[in-house]
Amino acid sequence: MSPKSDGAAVTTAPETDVEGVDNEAVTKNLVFVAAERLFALHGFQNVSVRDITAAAGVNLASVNYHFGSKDALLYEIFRRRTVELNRERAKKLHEAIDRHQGNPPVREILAALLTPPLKWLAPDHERRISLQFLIRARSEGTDEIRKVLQTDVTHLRRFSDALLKARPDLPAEEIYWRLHFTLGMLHNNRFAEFDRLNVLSEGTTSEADVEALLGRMLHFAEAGFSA
Amino acid sequence: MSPKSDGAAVTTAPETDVEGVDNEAVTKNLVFVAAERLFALHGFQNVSVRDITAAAGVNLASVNYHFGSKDALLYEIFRRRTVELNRERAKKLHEAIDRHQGNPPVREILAALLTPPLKWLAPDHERRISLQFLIRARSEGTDEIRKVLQTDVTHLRRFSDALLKARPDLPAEEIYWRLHFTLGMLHNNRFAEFDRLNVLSEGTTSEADVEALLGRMLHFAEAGFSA
DNA sequence: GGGGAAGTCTTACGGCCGTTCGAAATTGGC
DNA sequence: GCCAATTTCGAACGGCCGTAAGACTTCCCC
Repeated sequence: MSPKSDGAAVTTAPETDVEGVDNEAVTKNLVFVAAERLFALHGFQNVSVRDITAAAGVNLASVNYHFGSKDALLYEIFRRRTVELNRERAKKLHEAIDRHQGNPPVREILAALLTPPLKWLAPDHERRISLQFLIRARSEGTDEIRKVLQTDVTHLRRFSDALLKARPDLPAEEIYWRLHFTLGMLHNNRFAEFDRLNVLSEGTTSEADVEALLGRMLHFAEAGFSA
Repeated sequence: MSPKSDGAAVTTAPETDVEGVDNEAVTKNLVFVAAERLFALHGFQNVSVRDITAAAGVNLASVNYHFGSKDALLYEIFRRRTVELNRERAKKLHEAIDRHQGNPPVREILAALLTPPLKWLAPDHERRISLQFLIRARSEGTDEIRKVLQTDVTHLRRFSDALLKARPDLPAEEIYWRLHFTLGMLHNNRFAEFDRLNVLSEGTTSEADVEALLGRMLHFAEAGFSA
């Protein structure tokens, strides 16, 4: 019937698809986007399939038809966004490697790791909600997601290898721990934590300026690595 | 009949004794401990009241009789452990303040913040599971818990005030951000993240040595603050 | 030892959940 | 314009959930 509840310009005409191509997967895409947003805002367990399909304006059965199950939907969002984010990171890392004859300094390695997710965090960025989703999925996801996070460290190894080469004077163990600390700083960038920080600082802090935030994080982490 | 003997007035009376005294609240305690463990290991939403009462070896109705509801049970665990942890932190902070005539250095302030939770993290520590619970409750808790975390920053303000005094040369905004980063490092100490770190480092890292971990974290964070 | 409060037990209610099924509608190829 | 495949739809099923009601047991005080 009337899928979208937007109530604006509902032409009874052929109703051409939004993008102009690939109209077959329009429903699947609506589900994907709505689910990502709701999962990011309220968590996986607190969002029902009915919530998702209602927000997407599609039929209840769409999730199981297009994705198989609610778990599989979560996993597909997680996979796509993870690949997307890690691709940006790897690209930046290789650029830094090329720029420095195979041995970039610590700051550039950390910048390759942190810049993509922080760019996503910008208030008007298309992937802002995706980053919140990924942070949540890391701790609230299914067993399968947790297994992938623990097992597949190939992406992270690129960065630990680069750091080991940049700081051959440090014990490898120390490098791994400091990378762990840096990732902790990153994963703490949730909406709720920003709210708390804003209350504490009485509004003087602003996470909207992601450039400044990136600079602060890089400064802090680089100092930690240089110690 | 009216089990809602709310803990506003009679809190923290009996706790440690499990068998010694003819304690009326032995069942309540069994539920408390079992729930804390299961929540910490599997998350709030993934643990049912039936799971809790089965693990505790008590009747299904015990949760609602002694705590009012499942949400209230979570909240009571959260409150007690938070108070416990923050009391230890505040004690250490005041000791540092007394030791340094009201103006302790950054490292001692951070030590007061990080030492108690890291002590809890020791493999044989009684509160090991409590710390995992608190980390989880921070992001997976109920709306009420999240509201408390965002609103009640009085505990955290003690530390930000001390840091502001220790580094008057830094803009206040910078202090708040660096405190935020440090807390991110701390909250990343979940079992799952340790597993991932161990895979990445091929077993060379060990979170069992909490003294070493505390040293590493303090070193890293202090360097970040000194930058 | 009787009475009443406190605690424990069994049982079940109402509700929301993820998933499925068969029918209806739409689409694409010829 | 017809057929077959794909997609959407309404409806419902079985299940687990949190919670409550009411009967039963324990224990302490008078």
